[in-house]
Amino acid sequence: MPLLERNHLAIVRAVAEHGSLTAAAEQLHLTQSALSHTMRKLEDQLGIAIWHREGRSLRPTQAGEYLLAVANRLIPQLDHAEERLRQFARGERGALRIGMECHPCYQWLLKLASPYLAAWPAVDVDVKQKFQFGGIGALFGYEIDMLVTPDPLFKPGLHFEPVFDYEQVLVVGPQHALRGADYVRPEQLSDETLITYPVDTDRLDIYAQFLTPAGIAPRRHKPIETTDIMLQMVASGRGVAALPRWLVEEYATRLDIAPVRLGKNGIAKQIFLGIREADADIDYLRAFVELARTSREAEA
Amino acid sequence: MPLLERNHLAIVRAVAEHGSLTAAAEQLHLTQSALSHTMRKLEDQLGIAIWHREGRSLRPTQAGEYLLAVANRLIPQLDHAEERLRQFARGERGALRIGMECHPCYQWLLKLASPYLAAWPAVDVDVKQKFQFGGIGALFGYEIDMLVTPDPLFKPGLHFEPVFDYEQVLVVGPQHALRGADYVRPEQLSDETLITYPVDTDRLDIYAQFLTPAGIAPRRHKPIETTDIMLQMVASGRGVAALPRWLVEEYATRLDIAPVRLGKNGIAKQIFLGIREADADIDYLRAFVELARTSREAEA
DNA sequence: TGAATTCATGAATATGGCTCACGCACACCC
DNA sequence: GGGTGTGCGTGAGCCATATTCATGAATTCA
Repeated sequence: MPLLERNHLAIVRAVAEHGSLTAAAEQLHLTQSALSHTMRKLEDQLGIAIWHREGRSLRPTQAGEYLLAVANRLIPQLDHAEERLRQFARGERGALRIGMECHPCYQWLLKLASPYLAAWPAVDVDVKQKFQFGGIGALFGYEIDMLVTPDPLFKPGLHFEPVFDYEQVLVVGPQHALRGADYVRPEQLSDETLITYPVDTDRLDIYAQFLTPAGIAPRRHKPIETTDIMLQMVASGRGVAALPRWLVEEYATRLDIAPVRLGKNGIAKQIFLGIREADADIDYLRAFVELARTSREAEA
Repeated sequence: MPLLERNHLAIVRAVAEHGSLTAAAEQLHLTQSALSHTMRKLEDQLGIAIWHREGRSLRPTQAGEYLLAVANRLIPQLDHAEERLRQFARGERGALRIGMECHPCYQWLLKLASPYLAAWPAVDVDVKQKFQFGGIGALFGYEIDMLVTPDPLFKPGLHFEPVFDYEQVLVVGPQHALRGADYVRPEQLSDETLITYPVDTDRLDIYAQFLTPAGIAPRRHKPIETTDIMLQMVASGRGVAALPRWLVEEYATRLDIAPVRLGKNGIAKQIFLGIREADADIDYLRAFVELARTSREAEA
């Protein structure tokens, strides 16, 4: 006979969030007394304390911490399932929750978003970019339904497909010495200011595949959040950056910037789309993959 | 206000399993009427049918299939959480659910099991070998707490650690021509009967790393489940097999078998232990990794 | 066609969740 | 130090609702 119910999880979660039974009760549209009763009953039935009662404050015990972790994992899934069923009922097709693991991925997605939204008006697209356990974890944990990543994983349970090829290039401003060069060697960046997105350097291709193997570091490293600002910095001669060639070419009509190949052979990259195999026959999901694939072939 | 409750999931699951409300009711210790009411109420509130009612049989609708998938994913996790809390209460430390992705992994685990069980009498060890979504999926999906695999995955959310190095060798029987040879070349197996565990050939190292690259196939391929029988077959001259060297040497005291290196350089393998990063501070889990690591160092 | 099985339905029932009212413990503050 | 505010615990009682009971309708099978 099951005794751990959804409300228990919800209470634990709400208390952890608000710090008190009273505040949690308000969020759940119940009285403080109700929560007190249900928690005590659960503790009695399990035979273990979920909360340390010290004075008038509640702190989770070890068991409470565990229960909280379970709640934080399962409640969102229940919520999503419910929402999805309601959408089914309304004739809507559901939500496509896309996870992003890299900035170029995001730029690429924007190009696909509008044709997709037009073709599937009943599908809500949602984009997430931060994952506690990484993109793969989010996919397995049903936080997202599709992962856009440069770093695929061919394993049972998941299906990855390449959808976009591009070249990662250096971007330089109007008066830069390297402008027009055939390509750039790592040493030539040792006196530069390098502008990148604010992520670990080992996740940046220009480091992992270009600078680090050569044992070179730029003179300065400046993290910038947004692509627009990054490129305006480059255009005004404050530094150089590394971005996909197609992206640079798009911006080149508005800003005075130019691409330069990284190394003699350039840095070739691919973007992959990953989905759960269990979802492989959901039509609107499949359609997205299909759209991505055909747009790739159109480029080639 | 949440409306999707545990009992709904349990009912959907039980009906799918037993095929009828009546049978499901028995399993859940409820009446058929209770289930009928609950399901109808849920359908009313969601505004969508979960079941096709055809005559006196129930078949899940599309929404029903979806709900069933959710139930099959979440109910086991709730059950496990409950069980884990009860163990907490009893002063037991919980369960260590280990997943295996390869046969040598299993053999290796057996050597560690008894010292671990002795050191942690309060921890139940459970071993699983089949996963719907692969070992990684099982780890992310909280079906298991630790994965033993030759195929690690260094990603956020997971932590892998090498715990065992071994050499994969060919095993031959008493009168075999290759016995005592320095090493064997792929061509020399083209006339042999090769005995392996019953898994895909591309998951077998002797194929993936030895025969297939050379374009060679053995004359016959015979799948056998258990190591004991496999080696008795080898000892009686019915074929050859590929196994870890240490395993062959252990059996060699009882059976007349001998190892032969595969290729000039041999096939080197590693076994890894993977856990969720979120679990990294659970002491009895950590202890297992520690035990595995020290036993590795003892060998070296 | 009748017997057996299965699900649906409405009314009755009872289990258990929730609220109310109150008491207690602690913190803060004049 | 004694108010005062705030938060949790507890018991009683109410009431919602999950469950059962009794029954009917539909289907399958002999």
